[in-house]
Amino acid sequence: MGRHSCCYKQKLRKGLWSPEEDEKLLRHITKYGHGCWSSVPKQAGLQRCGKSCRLRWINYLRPDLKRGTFSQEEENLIIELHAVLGNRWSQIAAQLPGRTDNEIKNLWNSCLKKKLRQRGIDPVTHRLLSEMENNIGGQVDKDAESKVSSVVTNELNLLLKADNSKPEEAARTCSLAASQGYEMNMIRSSNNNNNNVNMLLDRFITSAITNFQPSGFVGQFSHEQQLNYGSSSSSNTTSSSDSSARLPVTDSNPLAHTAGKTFDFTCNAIPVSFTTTTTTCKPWLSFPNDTNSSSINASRYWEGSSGCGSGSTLCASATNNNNISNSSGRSGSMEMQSTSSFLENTMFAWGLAADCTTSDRDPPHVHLNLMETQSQSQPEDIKWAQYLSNPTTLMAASLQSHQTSQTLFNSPNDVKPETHLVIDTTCSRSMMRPRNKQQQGPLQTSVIYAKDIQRLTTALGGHN
DNA sequence: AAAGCCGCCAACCGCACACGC
DNA sequence: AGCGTGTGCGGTTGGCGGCTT
Repeated sequence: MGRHSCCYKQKLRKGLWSPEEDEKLLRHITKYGHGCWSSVPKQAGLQRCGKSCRLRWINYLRPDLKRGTFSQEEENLIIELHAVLGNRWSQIAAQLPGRTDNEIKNLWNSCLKKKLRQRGIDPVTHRLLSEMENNIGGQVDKDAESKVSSVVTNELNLLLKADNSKPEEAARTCSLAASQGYEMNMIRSSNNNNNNVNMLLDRFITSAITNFQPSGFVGQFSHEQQLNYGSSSSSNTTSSSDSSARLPVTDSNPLAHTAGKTFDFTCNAIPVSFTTTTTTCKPWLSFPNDTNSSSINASRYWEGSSGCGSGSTLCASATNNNNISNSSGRSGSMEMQSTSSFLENTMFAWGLAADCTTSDRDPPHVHLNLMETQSQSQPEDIKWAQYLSNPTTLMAASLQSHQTSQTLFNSPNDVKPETHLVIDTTCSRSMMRPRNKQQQGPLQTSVIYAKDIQRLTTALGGHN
């Protein structure tokens, strides 16, 4: 509903606020708090609607607001954050204490966009304008296969470089990645408030989906591809933070051609080798000096979904001996391959190998459930390990899926609440758009939607 | 000095979503 | 399930003030 019901009433003031009105509102909220905004104007003696009062408070009267012009550091941060977050002003504002989303939005529209254009940077994609011109209507890369390896490695290393404790650094890293032509584009907020890492993680996920396209990939998708985020509605999880990501399973999976590749990177100074295979379709992580592959004590929750609607979900859970218990009667099998003492120590396990058999009428998708078991008490370095192993596994989930030959869709019914982002392959480069939303321009490759974040944040119980 | 133009920014508008009934 | 209400968000508008002609 667009307009608050009280706005239909007569005699409500609009336009600029007078000092007297400000005083009334400030005094009321200071004394009683705002509570229900719709009742604020009446209680405060204002001829305004609650919505207007709320806006005035948030954007002007709030005591913690920082006034004055933006510093150069703030401007730089906004630019960097915009490269990562797009027009998610509230998310950007959250990284700038004392600044409101409205303020930042105005600054962006009136000043920063112009500055970027003057520097030859497209304010939407944050890429060089000259580079974008070259890419219009073109193929992504003629030598995609060789490019993939370095891209993945670079991406992972960028993730590792980002300092979790410094939003600016994380933003810089993302910005750097964006400037190198990587797509990004999702932020996840979860219970641990580890937003920067989540942001990077999601950026990586999206990057994996959208960038690692073999040459000639454009146009191969004949079906809607979806990348869904959301919390699982499964009742058999005991986790406090249960986020999930569903990656598209398709024979034209953009990552399929990377099968057989090995990606090397380091995780907390531990060399990690990420290998994909074509024969078993079981992506997995391997660690040097793995001495304890059989005893994994951390509680795990693995879930695969056949995605056939009506909430029929193939769920599998694993205990320390990696036994699988299938919680549904549907056909399908899951197999775990998580062989690392490192993972054990992190109390957080990622990894997936799934083999869902389906019929044409019953298309599967991989439903990778990511579970955090002891987020409250983990030291920072261990948390890092969680997140760093996460993107690899997510990518692995996507990689392993390429073997499925059927045309695949996600069921809109099996996981709720959920966030849908549709990878639109009709453009020269992939981009993401929300369902039921007007499509953005064809060059807008870093489009982000706060609604998705909002839903996701809610779904994950975030605090933003 | 006056008119026109332009940029900034506060506020409004419309939409989506959560929630309660 | 459907509806009404409340909240939050991003896009857009319009008034004001400064600058230019």
